[in-house]
Amino acid sequence: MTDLATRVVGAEPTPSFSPLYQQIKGLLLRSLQGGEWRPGEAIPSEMELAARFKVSQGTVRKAIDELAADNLVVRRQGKGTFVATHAEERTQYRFLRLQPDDADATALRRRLLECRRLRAPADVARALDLKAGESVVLIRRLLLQGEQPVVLDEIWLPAAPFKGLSAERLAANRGPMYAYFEAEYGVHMSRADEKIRAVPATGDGAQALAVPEGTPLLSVERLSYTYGDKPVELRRGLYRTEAHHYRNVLT
Amino acid sequence: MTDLATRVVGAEPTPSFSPLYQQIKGLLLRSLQGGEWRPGEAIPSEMELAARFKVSQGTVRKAIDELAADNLVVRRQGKGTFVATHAEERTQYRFLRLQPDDADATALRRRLLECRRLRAPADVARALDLKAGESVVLIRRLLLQGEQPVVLDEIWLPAAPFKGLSAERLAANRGPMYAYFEAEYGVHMSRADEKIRAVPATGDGAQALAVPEGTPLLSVERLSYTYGDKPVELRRGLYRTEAHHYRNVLT
DNA sequence: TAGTGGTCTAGACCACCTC
DNA sequence: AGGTGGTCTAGACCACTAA
Repeated sequence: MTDLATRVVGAEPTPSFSPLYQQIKGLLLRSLQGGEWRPGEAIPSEMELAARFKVSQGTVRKAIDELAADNLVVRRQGKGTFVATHAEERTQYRFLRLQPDDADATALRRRLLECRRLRAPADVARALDLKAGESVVLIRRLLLQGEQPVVLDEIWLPAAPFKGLSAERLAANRGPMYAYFEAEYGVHMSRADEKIRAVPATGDGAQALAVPEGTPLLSVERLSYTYGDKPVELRRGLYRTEAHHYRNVLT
Repeated sequence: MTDLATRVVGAEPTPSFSPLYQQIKGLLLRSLQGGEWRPGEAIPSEMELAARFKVSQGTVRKAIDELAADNLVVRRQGKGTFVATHAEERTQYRFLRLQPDDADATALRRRLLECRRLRAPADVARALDLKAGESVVLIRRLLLQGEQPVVLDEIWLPAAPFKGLSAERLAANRGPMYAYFEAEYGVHMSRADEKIRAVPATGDGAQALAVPEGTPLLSVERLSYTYGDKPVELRRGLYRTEAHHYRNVLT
């Protein structure tokens, strides 16, 4: 069999050897980024991909194994391999690590506060890799446990890929917000980074969360990325932690 | 080749099939728990293990792959596979997710406050899976950035496996505390769970961290496990987040 | 029954480390 | 030179799904 590795390495000025399956993974990633297969769709079978790339099925398998480990695809025995999607997930809030202290607490409800367009402040522009002053969408919303507000979110999105996003359309959507972004704008969030601090409640935040000024709150700044490590969402959350905690597993 | 899977399945009342490599992984886990190979030591080569378990080298490889993914074992090409250890790690604080906002900040220094034995309070006993009133060791310490206190830790350990632990011996140790626990008591921390909240500084905590009462702090409760999901350490930390943040990667 | 992913094997060769 | 893990292949068979 022709060695794809050799061919690709040969084309590079610096060899920088990488195993065949890594190169296959890279090709599959490109197809995912390019939208050849959309979230929820099946990608070709391992045998088909092996034929396409002229490698053995085992090599394709190892490439797909890594994509599955990164949560970019989902394998289903007997059916095929599918592009990961937020649409068919059991969890309403994919990246929310906040949990009720009582396991039997009711699910969180959403309340949209506002959704408007504005010019990106410098810090937001920097985080989203935009030019200062480019148009962004700002969404503010509450998550409530019963009548009790628990989370105040401020969501910043670049306006360009999210053209036409409005309070009305957001309010009409039932499922996860990330599923909506996927279906409506073709933007899939695959990974996120969070920075967490303890801060005192102030002004608007204190009022929206119905706590006295100065109450300690978790400040969670989340930057979400789509395929190719492109940042596409900056989310600033304030969490009340009297009856909830942020849970993290360290390995 | 004889099918180990069939043999094992045959012995079970409920078949509950599990693939061969999972069974091999289980056997390797048992050896790790039993201390057949100590942290830092090499485990037998893939070929040797394949011969011992009467399976192919590829099957052993897949079992070891999973152990490596769980950070229980480290592979080194050309040398062998080694039991994970905290002794030879670049990071002083293996599970500490707190980072300085400025990347170029100096490393954290430790200051031991106390180390004493006492009867386990009910909540600590429950977390560590002990009977109420069993003997535990309590360590309190500070982490400082320059002269500025940043973290106040309260560390609870079951007294039995940590016999002879004292302030003097702790103070004499230079490297990571987890490396010391490994070398001295043969206890390796492999995994941990954290619950994070925002709380106001009070009393002792405020004083130790040199902040006014009521200052918002991160409260981080960490339960660490050794092989076999046995809890062996409860750590309650208070983090100042004026110049630091807790960083988390979501996938 | 046919197609998919999942497991297991056996063997070849490569990259890296040590002696 | 010899041993280790890392890659790649080819083929067999199993488990699950759907028509």
